[in-house]
Amino acid sequence: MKSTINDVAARAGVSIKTVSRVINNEPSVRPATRKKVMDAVEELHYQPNLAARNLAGTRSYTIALIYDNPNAYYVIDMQNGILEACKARGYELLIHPSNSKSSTVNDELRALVEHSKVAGVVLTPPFSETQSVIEEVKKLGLDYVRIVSSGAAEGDEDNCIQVDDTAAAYDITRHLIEHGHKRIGFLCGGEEHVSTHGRLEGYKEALQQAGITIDPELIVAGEYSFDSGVNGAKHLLEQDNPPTAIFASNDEMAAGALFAARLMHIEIPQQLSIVGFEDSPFSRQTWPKLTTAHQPNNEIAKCAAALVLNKARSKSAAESAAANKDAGILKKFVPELLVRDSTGDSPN
Amino acid sequence: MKSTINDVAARAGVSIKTVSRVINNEPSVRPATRKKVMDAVEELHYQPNLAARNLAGTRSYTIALIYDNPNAYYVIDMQNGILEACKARGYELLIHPSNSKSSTVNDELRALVEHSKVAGVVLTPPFSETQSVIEEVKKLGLDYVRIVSSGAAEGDEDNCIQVDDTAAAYDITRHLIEHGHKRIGFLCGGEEHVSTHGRLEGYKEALQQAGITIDPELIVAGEYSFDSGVNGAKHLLEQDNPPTAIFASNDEMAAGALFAARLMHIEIPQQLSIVGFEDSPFSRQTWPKLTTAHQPNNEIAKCAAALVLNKARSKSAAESAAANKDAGILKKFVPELLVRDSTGDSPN
DNA sequence: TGCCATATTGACAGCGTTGTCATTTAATAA
DNA sequence: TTATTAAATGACAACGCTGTCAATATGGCA
Repeated sequence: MKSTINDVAARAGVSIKTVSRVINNEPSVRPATRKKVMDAVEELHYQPNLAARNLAGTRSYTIALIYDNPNAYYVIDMQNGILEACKARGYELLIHPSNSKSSTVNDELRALVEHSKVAGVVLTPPFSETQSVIEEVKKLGLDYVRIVSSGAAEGDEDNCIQVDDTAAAYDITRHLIEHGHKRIGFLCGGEEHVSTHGRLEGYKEALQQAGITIDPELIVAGEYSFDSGVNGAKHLLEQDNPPTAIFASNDEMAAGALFAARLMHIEIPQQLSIVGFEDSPFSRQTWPKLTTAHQPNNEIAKCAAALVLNKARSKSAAESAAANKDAGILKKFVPELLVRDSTGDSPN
Repeated sequence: MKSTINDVAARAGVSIKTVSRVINNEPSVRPATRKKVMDAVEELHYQPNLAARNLAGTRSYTIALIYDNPNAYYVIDMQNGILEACKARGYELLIHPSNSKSSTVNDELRALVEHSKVAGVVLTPPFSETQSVIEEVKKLGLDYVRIVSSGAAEGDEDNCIQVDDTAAAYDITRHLIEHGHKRIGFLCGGEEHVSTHGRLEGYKEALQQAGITIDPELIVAGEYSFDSGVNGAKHLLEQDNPPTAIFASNDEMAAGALFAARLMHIEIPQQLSIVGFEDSPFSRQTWPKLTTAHQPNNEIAKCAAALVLNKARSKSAAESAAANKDAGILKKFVPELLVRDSTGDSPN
């Protein structure tokens, strides 16, 4: 039933090494030979055995996705995007949720390499933005791609997929300003995420450019969770001079803000506008539907995976750069404003 | 840095085969020897190489989770639960999202076995309840566990983790009846899920037992999605004699119903009670928070994984049954009623 | 035609385990 | 004791592939 490289070699009348060359796209195989082998592969439905490859080769055929788990939708999008890329190239994906607070990530990373022989990793925030993690990954000689907020790419652009939070946050804030809002509250995400700072930055820029003074009272700490959205919004709305709009750092917090508003019998968007960020499915499942910024997580994941895979299978940096160009991999994304029903004109 | 079985053997002064015996918990090793080996393992931080194990052994050390992807929270819960069990025993998890409509699952299953040498699979609905899939899995000689709605366990109880949807749905309906509701709408989930029928069953039982006639007008088809919740609820609420309560087959549909109610300016729970099912995180993130039935997905996943793992590592059925007993694996779960803010007394 | 350089192919040794089977050791019976 | 048997251990060949390096074609050129 299941055929091995030996079967293919026999059928094609060549040595197993030649078959190996063909399936790995190595040079120095005559076109005629290559064809013979490919035909045999086809006929036998041959698929290289991953365990054997991993064991024999220096490079491995599995990559890992490292993530903390704040948002199920985000994680699923990432997984699916990466899985697609992996499947296309015969790689395997190991998912590795970890806790960013208890910092055993480095040990886990090491175990991943030694134990499972992982070729590369895709790092998502906040790990992708944590210096010690990045260093460990480098030390382990792992190919990696970091999905980061633009600010965190530093001199490591080659290994980053950037999301321009600042630009997107600017657009969102602009949208509110254009609707006459002058007092706009801002609910921060977790401190450890660079995106938090990037989004705040965009918010401030838009305000400044519109000549609106930034009121620190309107900026409240939080951590990308529903509950922190509830609390943050309450805090804002109980002020003497409450904002007419709230910019929540992600959809989950926005849903929390919505919840708080409802508790206080505030009408959305008539009395208060609320915006989120990310366009996660449940921004469409609130009432009213959330105005947000669409972050194409699935696309981002696919690019990230393609990037590591290119690195992993190329010998030189130049070679992988060339492969990237061919594949049309995008390395910078700007989430796009998506106006739905939770925003409207300022009541004042 | 990374140590192999040879290093351990050398250190312990035994042959590699003996080390193998110890790490695989095989019999016929003298306690003293076992200890020597274990110490060496400890000291060298030895971890068996998975690729080698998979290649050499008849049994493999990776299991797969097969799922369709309706609900991100559900999937993540499953993954994490299984991952925990896997980690504890040195197994690896391969996630495999698939599409239940396009029925290539069987081919994918076969590929999984041949290509990656998967030892066992955890099947979630609807795959776990699809006859052809189950047969293929059996034919492939795979160890498997099916997470199913009680009705679907048939004569295969040994390989099933059952969720008693009927009992839970009964409780939920009872709760509504106790609040004076007599006209209770029911939003069905997808036809292909056995849970849909189980939940409907429980609803009917409770009604009948309370002497309330079942009105087919109040039962509407759907498919476990937000949108179908919106549409189903609209359909119910636009009737001449609309229900005073709606039982949605899952939280997502309940959120949809909430959305529809809001559109129609209906107050929850004053004018209408709404219940969901599953207790997914966002049943806590709606306003008002949803009354629902708590389904311990993470726990269920852990049990499921423990079950396959026991099967995979045991030679005989008896042996694995014994292991199960030891581990205290639960094989039947009844989701528990969780009363929150979306239900109240009937307005009539 | 003959020779050299280069392109193509193959033989063979691992990779780190487990499985099989032979060997040694301990335990029991005589 | 010694013979007999069972338990404990080890030697060695797989597993299916890749890497290394040697062997063989092939083509170009004198």
